[in-house]
Amino acid sequence: MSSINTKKKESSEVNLNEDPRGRILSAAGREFAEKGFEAATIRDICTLASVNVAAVNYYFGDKHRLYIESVRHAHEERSRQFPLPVWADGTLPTEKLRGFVGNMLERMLGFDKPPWQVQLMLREVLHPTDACRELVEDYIRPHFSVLCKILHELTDGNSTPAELRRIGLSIGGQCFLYRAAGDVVGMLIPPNEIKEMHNSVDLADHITAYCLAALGKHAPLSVEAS
Amino acid sequence: MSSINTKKKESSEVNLNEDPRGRILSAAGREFAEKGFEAATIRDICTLASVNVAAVNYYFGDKHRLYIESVRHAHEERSRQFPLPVWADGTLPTEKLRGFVGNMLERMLGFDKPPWQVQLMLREVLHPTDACRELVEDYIRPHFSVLCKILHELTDGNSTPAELRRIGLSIGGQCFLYRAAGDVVGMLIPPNEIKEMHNSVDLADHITAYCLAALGKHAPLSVEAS
DNA sequence: CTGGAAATGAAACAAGCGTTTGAAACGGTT
DNA sequence: AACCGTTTCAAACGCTTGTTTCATTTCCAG
Repeated sequence: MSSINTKKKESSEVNLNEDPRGRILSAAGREFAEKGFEAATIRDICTLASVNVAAVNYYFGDKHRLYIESVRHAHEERSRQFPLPVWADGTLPTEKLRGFVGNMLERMLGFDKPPWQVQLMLREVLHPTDACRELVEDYIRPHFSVLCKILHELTDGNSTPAELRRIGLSIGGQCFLYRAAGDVVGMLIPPNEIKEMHNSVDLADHITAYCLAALGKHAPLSVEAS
Repeated sequence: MSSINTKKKESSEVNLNEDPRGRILSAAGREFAEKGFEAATIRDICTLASVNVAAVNYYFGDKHRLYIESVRHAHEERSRQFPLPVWADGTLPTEKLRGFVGNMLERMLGFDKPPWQVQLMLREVLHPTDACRELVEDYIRPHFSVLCKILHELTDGNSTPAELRRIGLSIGGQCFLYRAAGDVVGMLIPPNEIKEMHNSVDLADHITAYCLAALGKHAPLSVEAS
């Protein structure tokens, strides 16, 4: 008769009813996301997951393969939480664009809950390792293709695929900035302005309007008295 | 107290005529930029700088203070290499904008020589540490202010400072994407398209045209047959 | 030339890392 | 009960890390 875990550790709570393997993946994702591959330690991950240090090598072989699996786990989970947007037939391209940008911002900035999955994926984008190619093909490229398709509709076929891709990158780059360099943006912009304007709704409005105005589908952002 | 050492020793591959302190700073900058703070090792840095491991602690105290000094050294050097652009009186705002964006891309992407300084600064932007605040105040904010001032001229005072800042971020975000996520961009875009269009001239043209079109200062990027 | 501070270097330090071990505990089957 | 493959655990291994030690060399003023 041994008391297994009558005592609770001070860990910020993981589902103890989940598989040890799943617990490790979740804990590893959080740690890798927060500290990066080198700085995250197997010991910390195992403490967080309430398993022995040997469990990582038992289930995953070594730290590197655990990392690869963590990235895969992260973008699979994120794909389930935020599936690719679809629209009813006849939806205006402008509405689609607005919806796509809003969805992208929600997905990246995650105002509802702290998205460690995105943070981990972001690390792969910024400093690619072996896990990057799969991430791009399974997660990023599908989203990028949808965006380009919307832009194709929007420009009535007046733009080449290369131009569409470049405009798509312009849109993605803006969302990307707020996610990847959010801290610095917060230092550059007055705090009250952050609170007022830097939410997913207003940012999506701005980015969409900026694009539509550039494409001549909308009034310019700033009209001069002419 | 500080008598400059003027003697020269046998040759190596690094600048051996420089101060040991300077050699360490340069080597540390490269290593920190390439591998990050945790993964870079004092031993590697010292080997690269052709000094003993004890030298780091002798000149800088510890690894953390060496890192702080490296970041400072990087953005000071970069400021000297790429000073803030100035224009003759009467230069059109549109020309200024095009010049600023081109300068920014050259500075960030550095097509001439591998800019480890920028890579190190980028790491601070993405994962801020103690060195970030100084970097923002001394390097990033001045550039951002210049950009906002150009946009102010461009819109003839028809936009609020908050709007100007947001447009400025839209421009910066696009440049930022190519620098920070260049590898993923390279996976999303066909290789020949990269070679043809993704250079500092064509990118600057696109980003500038995109902005000017959005502000109604220029023909839309895509004109539909109406 | 010479004394003493500044700078350098080889070796060692304690601590932490990823990983391995071998035995104990578990869970289902006969 | 006894068996056996699977899973867990505490302890230790070998290695690398940042840092320190202390003897030696270098430098320049006296």
